[in-house]
Amino acid sequence: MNNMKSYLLQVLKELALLGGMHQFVEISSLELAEQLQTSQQTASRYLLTLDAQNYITRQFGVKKQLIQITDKGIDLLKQEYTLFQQIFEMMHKIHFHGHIVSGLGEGTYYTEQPGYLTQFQEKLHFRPHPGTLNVEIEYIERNKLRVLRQYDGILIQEYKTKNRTFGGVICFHAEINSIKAAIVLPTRTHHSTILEFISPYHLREKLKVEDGDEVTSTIYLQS
Amino acid sequence: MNNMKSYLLQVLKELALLGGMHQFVEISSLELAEQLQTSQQTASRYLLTLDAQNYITRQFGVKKQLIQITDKGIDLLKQEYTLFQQIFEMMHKIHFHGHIVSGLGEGTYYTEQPGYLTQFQEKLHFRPHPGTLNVEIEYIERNKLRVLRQYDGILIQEYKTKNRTFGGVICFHAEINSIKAAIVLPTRTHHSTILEFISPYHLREKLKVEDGDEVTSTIYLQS
DNA sequence: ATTACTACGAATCGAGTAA
DNA sequence: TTTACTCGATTCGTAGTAA
Repeated sequence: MNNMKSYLLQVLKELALLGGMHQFVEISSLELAEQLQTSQQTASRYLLTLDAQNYITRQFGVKKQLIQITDKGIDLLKQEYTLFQQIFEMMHKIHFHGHIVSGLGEGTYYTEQPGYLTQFQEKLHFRPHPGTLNVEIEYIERNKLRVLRQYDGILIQEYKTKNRTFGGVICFHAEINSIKAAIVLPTRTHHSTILEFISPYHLREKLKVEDGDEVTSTIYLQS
Repeated sequence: MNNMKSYLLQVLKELALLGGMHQFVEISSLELAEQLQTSQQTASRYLLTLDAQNYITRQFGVKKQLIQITDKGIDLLKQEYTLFQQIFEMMHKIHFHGHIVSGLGEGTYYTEQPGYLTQFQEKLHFRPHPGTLNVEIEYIERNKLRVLRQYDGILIQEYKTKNRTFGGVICFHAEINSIKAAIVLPTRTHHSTILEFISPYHLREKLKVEDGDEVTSTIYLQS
C-alpha cells in the first residue's frame, strides 16, 4: 500500500495546506475539485480512495463533509517533506546508502603514515583509528558522488619521504550511522563507487557491522 | 503549462535527489524505471515529456544519457518545497490570501478607545494607527481560520466605562504584504471570513492598496 | 547495451444522474 | 444542496520491437 498514487499525495498536500493536519477541514467535493482544478466526480473519488486507504477520516455534516488527515497521512507528508529537505540541503550535505565491503588492507598502512596522521589531526581535528571502513554505495548514487566532487573539501597535501611519494587526498567531514567520521577521496580515481571512512573510533566495532551490512551516511560539504 | 502532471513532479524529484539540480545525472531509462518502480518504456516517456516541457535537458552519450534539471524545473521543485514548508510551519505561522474590503468605519472608533490603546501598546509593543484594514480572505481559507482559533494569542481584556462595556479581543502578530501589523479577532463571531489588521502604520497608504486589491498575510502564532 | 516507437490493454476521468 | 454511482471517452502503462 505504499505505491501511493502521486495524485493522491497532491490531494493530501492540498488538505494539509488548509490545516487538515491540525483540525478538520470543512470542504465539499466541488470546492476541493476547484482547488485541484478537476471535476467534482474526480475529487469525490480521490476522497473515497484516501479514506479507503486510511490517509484521511471523514465525518458527514448536513452539508459539507469534515476531513482530517490521519497519522498515516501525516507520516506520508513528513516523508515527502524530508525528501525535499534533502534536495535543498544538498549544498550543505549529501546522504548516501550502501553496504560494508572489505578493502585490501591498504587503509591501515596509509592511515598510519605519520605524514598523513599529523595532517588529519590538524585539519580534521581528530586522530583516526588505523584503517578505513569501506562502503560500496548504491550504483545509482554515483551521481551524488559527482556532485560531491564539485566541492573543495579539506585538502590533505601530498608529501615525499626518501623512499616514495604519498599522494594528496580530499577529505569531508561525515557521519556513518550517526557516528562521527570523515571520508577520504583519492584525488584521481573518479570512477569508484566506494567511500572510505576514517574515524576516531574503530568503526566496525562501534557500529557493530560486518561485510554486506547496510549503512547510511551523511557527508558535510562545508569545509 | 502549469497543469504539471503529478507523476512528472515525482520524476523531477527523483532526479533532484540524485543531484540533478547541481550536476548532470547519468542515468539510463531502465535505471530510472527501477528507481520509480515502473517500466523502461514509461520512464523513457516521462523523460521525453519532461524534456519537451523544458523541465530537463538531455545529452546523449554513447550509452546512458546525461540529464540536468533546468531553471524551470528547479523553480517547480522550489515551489513545491515552499508548500511543504508552509504545511510544517503551520504550528508557527499561517498564510492567508484575500482582498481589501471596507469596514463600517467602526475600526477607527474602537482603536481610539484609551482602554484598548494602552493594552495594545503594552502587549503588542506598538501604538496602532487609528482604524483597521479589513481583508476578506478566500472562502476556502476559513479552514485555516479554524486552526488559528486553536491558539491562545494575545488577550486584550474587556473593560467597562460608566457608559458601556468593551469586549475582550484576541490579537496575533502579523505581516500584511510584508508590513508589520497585528490582527484583532473578536472572541465571539466565529463565522466571519474577514481579518482585521491594525498596524503602527496607516496601512492603506503604506501598502498603497484600495478596496478589491489582493494582499497576502502571515499570522504568527507564538504569543 | 540503450532509446523510444507502435499497438493495445488497463487505469483514470468526467458527464449524466440517482439518492 | 451534496456525495458518489455508472459508463463511455480519454489518458496512461507496457510488451514487443526497431533503430
